[in-house]
Amino acid sequence: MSNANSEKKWNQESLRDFSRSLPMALLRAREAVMERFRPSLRAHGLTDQQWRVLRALYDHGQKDLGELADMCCLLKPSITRIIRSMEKRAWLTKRADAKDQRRTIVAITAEGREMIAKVGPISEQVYKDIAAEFGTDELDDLYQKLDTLVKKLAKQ
Amino acid sequence: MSNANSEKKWNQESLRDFSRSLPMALLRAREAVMERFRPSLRAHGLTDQQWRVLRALYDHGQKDLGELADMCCLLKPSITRIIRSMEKRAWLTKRADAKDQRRTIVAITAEGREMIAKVGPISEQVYKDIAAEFGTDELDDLYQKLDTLVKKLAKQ
DNA sequence: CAATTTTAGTTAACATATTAAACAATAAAT
DNA sequence: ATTTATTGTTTAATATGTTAACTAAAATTG
Repeated sequence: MSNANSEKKWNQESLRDFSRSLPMALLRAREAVMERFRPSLRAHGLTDQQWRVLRALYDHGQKDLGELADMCCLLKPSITRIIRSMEKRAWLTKRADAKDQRRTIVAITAEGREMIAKVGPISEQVYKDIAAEFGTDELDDLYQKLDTLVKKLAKQ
Repeated sequence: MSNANSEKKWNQESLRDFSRSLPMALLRAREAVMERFRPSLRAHGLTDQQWRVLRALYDHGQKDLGELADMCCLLKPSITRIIRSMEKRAWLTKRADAKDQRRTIVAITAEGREMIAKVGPISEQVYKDIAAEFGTDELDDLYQKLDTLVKKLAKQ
């Protein structure tokens, strides 16, 4: 009934149902979670990616573009533009590394920290709500499984 | 040492480490998984999103744009463009719903099925590799937890 | 039945994703 | 020391993400 007009051609090794696709399951879960976080980000004029960059810099003080891109799951061309727009809004500053002029070092500003101070508490509350709904132990276990998955896949 | 110049302003309720952000954990896991699937998709001229649409149509035969967007985690404006480009490549056809002229119904073509037949077996092999590395039971449990998370968050 | 509201989809404008190519600074190799 | 290769970043081009405004058809309501 859910397969009204399909004529699967390679039945000996059929493709798993789309609903059992691991990338889809991870994407759906992320979307469900982000749905809770986005309103406060948008209300403060932040995109998902800008918030990631801000948080990474908040934790690590300053970083070069390459490391920042890796930490935030952003590609180089994306982070170039994102950093440029965030610099215009004075959330961070850019400078060349004195020891290696190829490298660009980015640092969070006081204004950037202010954004964190405004949005951070709201995000923490959302996080607590999610933990309460899903269960703290379940959540810890999910983190652990996701970490393990990444580590095992990264090795090969 | 990882916090060289941070001056956290609201210490009573500090923001969790970026590394313990649930959205980031889900994003990182998805990226790690997609890294395995992307090469064959790209080798066949498919973007991630086009592959999602193709798989959804393969499973369900035909769907209207709205349902398809929901199933594939795509927004309406995105799916409008994606469907247009896929129609040009003859992987699917578009027509208005006779009973409701607002609705657009999309159906996979023989060419679309051929793409599935080419890429599907490679994806299944990648999936088996991942299951072998991560563990089948662990993977089942991860699916279950992700599903539960989505269901619990969707309710509120 | 006419006016209104709701729904499905598109367009527009800007932000990000992705790949390839260009570029400049550095490191490595004669 | 000059050439060569490598590294970090940016530009360019195209695809998708995101929000808001818009169109047309259907459902609602008075």
